[in-house]
Amino acid sequence: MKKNSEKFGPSDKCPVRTVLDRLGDKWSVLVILLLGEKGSVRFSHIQKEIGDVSQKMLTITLKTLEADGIVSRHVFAEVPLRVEYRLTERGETLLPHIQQLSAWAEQNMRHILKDRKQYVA
Amino acid sequence: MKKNSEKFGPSDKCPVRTVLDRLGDKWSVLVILLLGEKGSVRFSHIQKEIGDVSQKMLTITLKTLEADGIVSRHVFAEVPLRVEYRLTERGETLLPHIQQLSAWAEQNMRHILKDRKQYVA
DNA sequence: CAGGATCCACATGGATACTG
DNA sequence: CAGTATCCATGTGGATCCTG
Repeated sequence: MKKNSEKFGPSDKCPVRTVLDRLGDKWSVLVILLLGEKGSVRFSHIQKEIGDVSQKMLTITLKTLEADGIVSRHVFAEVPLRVEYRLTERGETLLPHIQQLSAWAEQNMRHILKDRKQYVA
Repeated sequence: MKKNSEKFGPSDKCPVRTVLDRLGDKWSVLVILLLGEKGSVRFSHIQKEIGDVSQKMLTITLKTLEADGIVSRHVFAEVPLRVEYRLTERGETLLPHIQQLSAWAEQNMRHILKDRKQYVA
């Protein structure tokens, strides 16, 4: 049993923070879900599917996920250039958890949005 | 079967975005995990456990979670004032998913941090 | 096509002082 | 104790232009 002071507490070695903070950005979760569903997807296709992500942010998101070993990048030396992304094995182990969270969100969103409107500060 | 354009796509009714974006902030996940573990916890105790969250941000986080019906607020008219927070039923249904994600993070953090360091842009 | 480089707007979040 | 209010620093992310 760990001490509580380690489980939460000042950021340093807290795994929830160091790892999950990354997933808290605007696009990572979407990308992981998309790759989990589509398999190997090229840059432009990801961008079209998501619809409103800028090139810059998609690039950053993919690089960060790649740095964390969650997605892998595959370059095809064609003309025009083609680059595809897919989940790594580590990414595949993360996927079901993201999917469950997504499913929960889908099931509860209507009630939550309703509560959110009725809530008075 | 839904169209893909609805599952991801421009934010409007995407449940992942509207609901999970909130959990993507800096403190919500920590608070949910803490309440899930401790049950009913008072404001100052949450702040001490987390360690480096400001009053302002903890207040905002708790209010947002309350507005979404994930935590409930209970005031005890004592002197000095005591306010306790706990997960609602909805919050309890969310908890296991967060815990699994947290467990995944804990299991993988070492390798991820290692990869992160070795990654060259 | 995939992305690098800038510049810039805004939202998030911290520090501090004050209140019921 | 549990907030509220304000000011301010920074990070995140968008728009635009340019390159291999």
